[in-house]
Amino acid sequence: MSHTSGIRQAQKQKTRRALLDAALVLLEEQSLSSLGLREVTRAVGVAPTAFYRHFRSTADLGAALVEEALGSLHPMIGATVSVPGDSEERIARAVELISRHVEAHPAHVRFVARERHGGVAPVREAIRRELARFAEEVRTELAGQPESAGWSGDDLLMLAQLYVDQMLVTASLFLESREAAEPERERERVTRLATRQMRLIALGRRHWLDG
Amino acid sequence: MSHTSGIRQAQKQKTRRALLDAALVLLEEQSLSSLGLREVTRAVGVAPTAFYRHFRSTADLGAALVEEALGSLHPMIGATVSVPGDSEERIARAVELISRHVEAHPAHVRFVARERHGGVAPVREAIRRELARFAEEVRTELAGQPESAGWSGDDLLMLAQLYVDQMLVTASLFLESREAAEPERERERVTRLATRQMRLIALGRRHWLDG
DNA sequence: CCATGCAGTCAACAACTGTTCTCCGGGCTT
DNA sequence: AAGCCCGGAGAACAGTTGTTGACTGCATGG
Repeated sequence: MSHTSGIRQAQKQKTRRALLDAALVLLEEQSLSSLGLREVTRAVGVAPTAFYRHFRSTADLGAALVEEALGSLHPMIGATVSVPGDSEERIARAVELISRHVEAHPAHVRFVARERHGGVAPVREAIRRELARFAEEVRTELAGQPESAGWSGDDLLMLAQLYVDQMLVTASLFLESREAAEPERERERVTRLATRQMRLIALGRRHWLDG
Repeated sequence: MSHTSGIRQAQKQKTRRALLDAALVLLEEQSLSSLGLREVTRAVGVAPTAFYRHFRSTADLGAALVEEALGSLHPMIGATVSVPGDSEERIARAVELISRHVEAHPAHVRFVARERHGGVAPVREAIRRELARFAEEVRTELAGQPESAGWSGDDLLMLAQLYVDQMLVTASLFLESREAAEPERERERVTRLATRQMRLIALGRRHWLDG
């Protein structure tokens, strides 16, 4: 058996973290398919060969980043949908949560947005799988709400996917706002935009069973 | 003066096209930031140095691809919004148009989806600008419809952006469906999904001014 | 018809890449 | 206390990259 808390294991995890962090920094200005193994180890200050002690390849490192990035996204999405209050303040709180998440983990959000349609197939697939899980969770959350009375499971999943995609679009806009000429001003603009879009979707949801 | 139709210019344009086409093929399995100049020329069967006669760099080639890809997307978006008929058949026709466009120009759609959040800043910016133009056009198109009576210009733009994003999300899903185990079956699933999502948005639009 | 322009070639460059093999030192197990 | 385990270092490999300068052949415009 290998102890999870030895000086040995601790150092290994420390180097691993350093590699992941360095990769996230480098991925701010390029995409995973152009990320070099040597580039990452150089940024950490470690020999190129040390990379292999932690990852098989940069695509493998990418897979680890998917787990990490969507792991941090997970509670945010859950909180966004299950926030209490009436419809209007629920939307405001949801947009606020997204905004805060982007501020807290910009590199994670950028990674997911970039590699979701990126050039590395296994990473793309991993993101797709995780987002499908998210949509599934959002569906069951929505199913528990009184507004969903009479909805079919299929339609609930349809709505859940719309929500998840809209969250990612919004998160991506918040991310771009950080590099604008006047970040706070742009952030406010995105907040207003996203709020109204979610309001419109919520409106569509309310009248879905009308006809 | 330079004639636009000489044997000379024709050959140059032919090589340029070959470079762009080769790049689009290579970009099916990687992203622009990892696309090599030599890689492209090798695929065309031309000397690496010939590349410089047409583009300053691969990022410059990317900019040309943005123009081409969104140029082909442009009429599709216009047609999607301005299609006649009642709401329900308008939606069905719009989804059909998106589906056909993806079948006709899969590489273009893939390029836009991938590089919209990709690692090459100027290309990202170019796509952002063009999509903003699209949203602007959709806005004026929407403004001409009777359903938009009483809407503010701001709200119309909000709706237009929601439509544009939703079209891209849908196009991306159609693209993925082509690589599924049963493409026609998956295409049908995406069609049903996208149709209902657009229906829900249209519903929200109809009740926007209710409260 | 001749001289110019220009798309494309060729060779060479320093720099960089992923990967292998060998080695070291110190935490870990017994 | 002895020895294994293993994260990391170092050197070397063949192959690739972007960019350069000087070249060639041919369509072009005077």
